[in-house]
Amino acid sequence: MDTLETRELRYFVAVAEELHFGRAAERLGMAQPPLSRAIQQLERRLGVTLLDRDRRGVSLTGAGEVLLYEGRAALDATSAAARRTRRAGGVDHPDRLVLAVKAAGSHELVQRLLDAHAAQPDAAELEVLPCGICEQEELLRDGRADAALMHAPFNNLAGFDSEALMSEGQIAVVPTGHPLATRPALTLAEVADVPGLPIARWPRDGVYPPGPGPEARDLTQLAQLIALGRTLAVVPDSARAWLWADHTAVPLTDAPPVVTHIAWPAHSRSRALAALVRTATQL
Amino acid sequence: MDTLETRELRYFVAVAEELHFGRAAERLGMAQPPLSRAIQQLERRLGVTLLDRDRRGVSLTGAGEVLLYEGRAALDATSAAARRTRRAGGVDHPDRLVLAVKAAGSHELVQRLLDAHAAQPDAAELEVLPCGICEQEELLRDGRADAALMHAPFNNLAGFDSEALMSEGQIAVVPTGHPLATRPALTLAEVADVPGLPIARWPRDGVYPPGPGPEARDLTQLAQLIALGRTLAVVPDSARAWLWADHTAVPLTDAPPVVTHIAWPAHSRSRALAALVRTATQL
DNA sequence: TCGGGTGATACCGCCAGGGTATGACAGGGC
DNA sequence: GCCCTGTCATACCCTGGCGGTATCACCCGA
Repeated sequence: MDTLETRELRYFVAVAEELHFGRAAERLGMAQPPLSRAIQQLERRLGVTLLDRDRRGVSLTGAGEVLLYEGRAALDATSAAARRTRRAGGVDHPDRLVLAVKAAGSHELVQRLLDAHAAQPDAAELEVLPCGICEQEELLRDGRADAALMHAPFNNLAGFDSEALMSEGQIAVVPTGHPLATRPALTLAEVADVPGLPIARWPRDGVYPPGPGPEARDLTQLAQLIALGRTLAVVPDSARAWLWADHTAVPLTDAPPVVTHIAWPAHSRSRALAALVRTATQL
Repeated sequence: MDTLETRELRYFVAVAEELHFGRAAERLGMAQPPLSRAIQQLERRLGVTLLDRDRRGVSLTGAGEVLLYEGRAALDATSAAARRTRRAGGVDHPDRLVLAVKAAGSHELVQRLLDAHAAQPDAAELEVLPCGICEQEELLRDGRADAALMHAPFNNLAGFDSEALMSEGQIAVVPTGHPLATRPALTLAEVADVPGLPIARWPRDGVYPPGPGPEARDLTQLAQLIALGRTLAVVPDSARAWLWADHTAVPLTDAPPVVTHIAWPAHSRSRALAALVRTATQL
């Protein structure tokens, strides 16, 4: 049983994502024929059909979907190996940690963590890597970050080690001037089906959940959509920090609490990371 | 930043494990010079020294240890991708699950799980893969198994999704005829330092914990050591099933409970696996 | 019917990766 | 001190695999 080469996985993932040999080849910086041949060889070696080439396009078979998912994980693990090795032996301080923090997250908790960490006598250098709404998991998996602040249940903690740091309620952010903005408190049921004000959606595990609300890629988009009176958002209490003048926050009485965790790759054996986690849990 | 090739990782892991270029080359089925060159190229590309070649042997640098650990994880992920893809598209039934079960585990729970699973109307084919004392984690990681029964705190559940299935106390297994065998119950403190009867040790995460007791690789070795009066063992209550006539079980009043989990690779999206887990949790 | 677009095939050239032979160097036995 | 042994590095060659170009086969829509 011969093992898959990284190159083959890269090629297949590109084709599976593009569903088009020409575009995939372009993305890979190569010509289309060798790419076609490489995929055929891969299918032969695995003894499995990965792609259905009907007329009018390419589509994934069941096995192809499995390989897309597992192959991405393997490629992430491979680049994590390279990155972490480089960092471990780099000229810069080997005790250097990268903490991925959602740019929209609570500034206050991060500040307290940074201060407490810096106060440690033998603190490792700590770099903060701001990231998008649900990007932390990818950063941890492919080694660009050593730890991340995640927010259950929005982030998926499966596959990582983690410790809970704090818990908070949620609020509804509605356009100032909307009738709901005058209410002292709301329930999830009350904000679920407001005519003309559907709940905004943002990516979870890379895809947007279904629903009528508009899609927001980052916080600025979301804030603008709210200010324009197009949507309302359900967000953690600490999000009050970034509210605009055109936003009004209304507490939700029955929303599930949002738990902020510090998460890191499972089985990590770094002493510097262990120290950071200890500091975080003692905040 | 060019990506590492599977081949390079295989080569490095072989050298790092053997700490000897010649033996590693033999294991890889190749000659030593190209292996030396490949490792040099790898070090150049990473910009990091991985191995210290002093006279009289090769040793790992810090970066080398990181790459050994991360590289193994990446290789596991790669072979898992190949295995799961083959299985997903294989000629055999695609809805086929492999469950890793410690050969020394409770037969009764496994039997109940198998029966309940078989009773499901659309049950996937379920293969039981017996394995050694702490082998489940490796089997899950490299794709040879889809799920495993694990026993916290003996197995490390980090990096997997899991659900607890049952909890049980622990017993001390002592040679029949030993003074302790007459006691109705014992505490951990009482069995910790019995003169002439040290507690047996078995591998955890691949290495034996330190201690005076003899090392046991599998259950038969352990059972024999106890029967010979050379050691005592602290094991879950369900281990009564495999006791010999020369063994006596004594309940431990203060041992931490052993929790049996069903565990599976994080983020798995297989419907067949989800059904198995549901069945297991409803036992 | 023809042109555009897709993936597959044919064929070629190059170089990366592997093999063999040998070197450099340290340690141990006598 | 000498030589032998064991180890990894270097030098050199050669082959096969990978990628490139040109082209085909096929399906569509105009």
